[in-house]
Amino acid sequence: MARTRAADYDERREAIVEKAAELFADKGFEGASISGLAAACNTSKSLIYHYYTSKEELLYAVMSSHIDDLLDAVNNLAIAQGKPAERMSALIHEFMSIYVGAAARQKVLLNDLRSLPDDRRSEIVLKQRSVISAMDRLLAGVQPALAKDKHRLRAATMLVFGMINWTSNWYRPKGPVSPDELATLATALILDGTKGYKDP
Amino acid sequence: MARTRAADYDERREAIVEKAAELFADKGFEGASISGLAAACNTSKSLIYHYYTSKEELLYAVMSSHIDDLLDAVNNLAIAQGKPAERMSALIHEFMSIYVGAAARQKVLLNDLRSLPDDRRSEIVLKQRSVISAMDRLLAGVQPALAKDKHRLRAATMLVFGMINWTSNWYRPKGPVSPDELATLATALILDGTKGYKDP
DNA sequence: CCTACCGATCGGTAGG
DNA sequence: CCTACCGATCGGTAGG
Repeated sequence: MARTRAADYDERREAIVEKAAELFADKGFEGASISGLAAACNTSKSLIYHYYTSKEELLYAVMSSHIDDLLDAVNNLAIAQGKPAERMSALIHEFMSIYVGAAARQKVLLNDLRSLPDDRRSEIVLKQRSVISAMDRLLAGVQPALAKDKHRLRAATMLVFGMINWTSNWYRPKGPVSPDELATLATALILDGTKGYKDP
Repeated sequence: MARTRAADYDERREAIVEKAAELFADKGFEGASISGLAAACNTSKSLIYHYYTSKEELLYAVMSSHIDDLLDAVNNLAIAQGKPAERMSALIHEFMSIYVGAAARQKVLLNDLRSLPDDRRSEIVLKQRSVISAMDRLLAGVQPALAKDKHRLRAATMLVFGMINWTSNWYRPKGPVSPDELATLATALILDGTKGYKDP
């Protein structure tokens, strides 16, 4: 009979990927080493390779669960009720909440996509496009004039993602502005900022 | 008499740093190699080290001239006339123009600061803070209600930088939206988005 | 004795 | 789950 899997297999696997997320976020994927990860986990390189077949596979694990969380948020929103402005507010607040709860993974997702192997990367990119499309539709609902020019709409969507994605680089949730306050500020910028939109 | 410096010394030095900017932007500082840079320049590693003492010094050269360009833009604005809204519009357009004209350097500045040695990094960070402070003051002029809460003001400033900095990750100047159109769209978001601001 | 550059190789460390 | 290693490539420097 085959040996049983260690009782704490899943916990260990999760602990490794979480530490990897922190190291990758801190030093970048290329700047971080498996040796360093092993040391941070108080274990050996071989143990890491027992749980993940390659450094890239670890990177994929860091990103995969996180993009799924973001995708869940937009899918839940798709079936929810409410006015466009309220739905936009809800999504921005939800995104900020996810970003704060998984700051390292969010940073890795934004910075190290190029280090994924092609097939893994295109899988993640596909999911990112779903998230972007959802924001497109939401923004079109908030400001119908924007919906008439899909290139401008997409540009506005990316400016919105810029606001919230860039927070990974400066925002500290324990600082003077709470995540909810920041989300409220960003929502106001988006809603009031698009309100005055006229066809160019 | 000492031999004269090669007539094309400055051109060569500039060509190397420009190629380095492209490689660093593409692969990240840690992911790029001096060997690869030498190959891209059709020359030897030794030639690279003749012009720059270390890989980090090259990174500094990439960032230094670029942050100086950004700083010049805000300093020129400081002595310029005009209403707050017009000054904001002018700065956003000027930033977008600089970003587009030095896309690789801009990307490197945003992504690879952590790889600079401490003293070089703090020099760059100091200049970045000047740029951020200028945006703080500009935003306070546009919406005086924001100026009363410096933490919210700073958060709003960083959201604005998020919009324009994030463009490095998606914007293609040869696409359907011109740099000026994008700057106009971003300016409208900022000006209208802050117009409705009330004390919380 | 300077600057400009080459081919070859250094000591260390990466992922595996 | 560890120690002991590998082929390769890293940033940087030697002699000429």
